[in-house]
Amino acid sequence: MGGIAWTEEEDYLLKKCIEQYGEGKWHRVPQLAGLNRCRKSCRLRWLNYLRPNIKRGSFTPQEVDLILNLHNILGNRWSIIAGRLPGRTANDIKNYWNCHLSKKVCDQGVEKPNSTKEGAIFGKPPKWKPLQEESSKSKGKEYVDDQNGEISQGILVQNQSQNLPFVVEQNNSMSLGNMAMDFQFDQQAVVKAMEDEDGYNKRELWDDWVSEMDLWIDSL
DNA sequence: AAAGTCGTCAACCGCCGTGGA
DNA sequence: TTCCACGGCGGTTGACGACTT
Repeated sequence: MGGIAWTEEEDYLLKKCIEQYGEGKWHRVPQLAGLNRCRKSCRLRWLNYLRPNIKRGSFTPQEVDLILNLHNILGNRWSIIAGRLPGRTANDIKNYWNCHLSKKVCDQGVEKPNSTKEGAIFGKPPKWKPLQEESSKSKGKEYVDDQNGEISQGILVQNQSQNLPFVVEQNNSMSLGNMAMDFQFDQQAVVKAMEDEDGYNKRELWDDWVSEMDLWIDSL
């Protein structure tokens, strides 16, 4: 393994600590649990191994199919892919991809998708540059994307939990990274929400968007 | 049976974005 | 505005078992 393996006792201590104090505050976990591990190790161990409802064992053909489709769309965004596969961790999916699927994809003559290149439909999120000075308030901001020498302007909305920006562009289309969406999003609602000083709720917007995304993925 | 090679996967590393001081 | 601590992510490593020669 890439490091020092966790003992049963360490697992027990970590589990007990999380049960008592809850998830989060990882910097305090080693101390609270009495573990000689760093916060990152504790978090990783919990997320990838100890967390309840983690599905073990081999991937079903349906799961493999979904991974292939999602990877084709999203590239190496394992956490997002894992989010669409209940019980599977990003690390498991990443390992499975590296061991089984990446070779398979290459053997079939399909260019290996790569989140850092153009392989995935989404590609790498563009480097968004603010059109205006960013305010400290995290609301819809105007951005310009000039990574391909083509300027497109829009309003960036970024999801914190999934780290995926999407843009409501001035020509009333919507994009996520390099991908042009083939379904209509309720842009007016987005814009209205962004204009709404107090009623703004990114999470709801994002959930709506994810639902649309699910439908779109199912139709692939 | 021994040595070498390969596949798997848990764990670590380094980077990035965010939020608070 | 800057700095820093933190959480989170993807890439990589390396131990170990399985398989092959």
